[in-house]
Amino acid sequence: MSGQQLAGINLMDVKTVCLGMLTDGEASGYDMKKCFESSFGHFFPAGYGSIYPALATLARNGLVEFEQVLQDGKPDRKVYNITEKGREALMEGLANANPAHKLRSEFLATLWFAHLMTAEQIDTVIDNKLAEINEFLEMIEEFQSIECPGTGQGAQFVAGYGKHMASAFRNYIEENRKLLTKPVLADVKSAAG
Amino acid sequence: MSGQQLAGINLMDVKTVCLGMLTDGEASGYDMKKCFESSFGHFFPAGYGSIYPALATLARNGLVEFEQVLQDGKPDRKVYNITEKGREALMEGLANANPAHKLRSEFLATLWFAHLMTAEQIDTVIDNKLAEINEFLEMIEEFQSIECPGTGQGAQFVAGYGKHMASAFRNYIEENRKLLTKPVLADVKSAAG
DNA sequence: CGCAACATGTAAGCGGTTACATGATTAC
DNA sequence: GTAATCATGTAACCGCTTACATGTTGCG
Repeated sequence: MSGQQLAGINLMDVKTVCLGMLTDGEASGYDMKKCFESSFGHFFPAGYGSIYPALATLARNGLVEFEQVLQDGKPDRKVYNITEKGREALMEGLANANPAHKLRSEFLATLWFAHLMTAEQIDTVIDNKLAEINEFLEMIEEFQSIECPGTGQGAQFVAGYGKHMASAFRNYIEENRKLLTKPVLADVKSAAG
Repeated sequence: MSGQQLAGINLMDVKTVCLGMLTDGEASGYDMKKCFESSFGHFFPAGYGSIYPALATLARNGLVEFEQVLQDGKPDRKVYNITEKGREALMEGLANANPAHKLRSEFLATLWFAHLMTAEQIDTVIDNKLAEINEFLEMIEEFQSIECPGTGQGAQFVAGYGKHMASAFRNYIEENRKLLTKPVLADVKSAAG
């Protein structure tokens, strides 16, 4: 039970990711949100409601510092920088030897019960998901992590993961969707009877 | 804003999944937990702390009925059955044309920052994840959804998904892990200088 | 004229996780 | 004896989501 070593950071949560982003240089919460949207969000989503409170906590605990930057025409920015204490906390976060990789799929849960759905419903659900996947693949093709601290090896590895897995997902769906709408023997019999 | 049509069920949450499981016959919360553990949990995890409250809510709202079954030696069971109202609610849950499919990966978030880690740390994280994947693949091979309402087409589709994607995951990691531990040019230079 | 982009935050709510609480029987 | 299986539940907590709140500049 060593617990909360440095200000409550001991795993990969939104706070830790924000710290990590700051190792590449200063940024505002708004900047980080864009980064979550473009690259990070595909495997680790976060909205303003997570990011701003995370930054506030990090600042309270001295893991980041910020300066208020006044802009003409645009709203003020709070530009954050990571501190030495923050770097240490980040290292603790990265030290977890068993980081989770969790899927929560209402999509698969729905299709598990495909036998309770109409063929039209199933087709719609699948077509929509395929469209999503294709959109994602197009996007990942366009900007390979521009405007993010993402030129490193890790970013490449993760982007490659996204591409590889999305393709595998698409292939699986396309090759196996007929399983779901194919009438079962019992139905054929009762239709004939 | 049609909202909460039948007692608050309009998407694929734990409640809806429990309803779905009951279409295959009566079951207790304990039974359902086993089902979540064996098959469902890989893409839609749930523990007792989710399941029992879910069943209580479903019962309060008349979507399921139960009878207390006294057993000798063993604790009492509450055996649940779905009601007509429950079937309707389930259909509403299944009617969502855009069910989510969400990944939250601390694993990928960690590796994004691989350049801040030692080669040993990276290797450990990856080896552990590979072991997990292999365990999963062995398990999915052994029991293709025994002891679950899972003989249907949907269950087969989902099990196939698990196998296909886990293999793709493993392949990607094995073929690309060297990207992460390979020294970058700058490091080589500074080591030489 | 309206909408998107810029920019930061709060508050309420919701759903899931974890820990706690209980207790008999069976298998090692 | 001690751990696992059977079996159900509550309560606290934690973290993320969503909605709300505010206000300017610039573009179409």
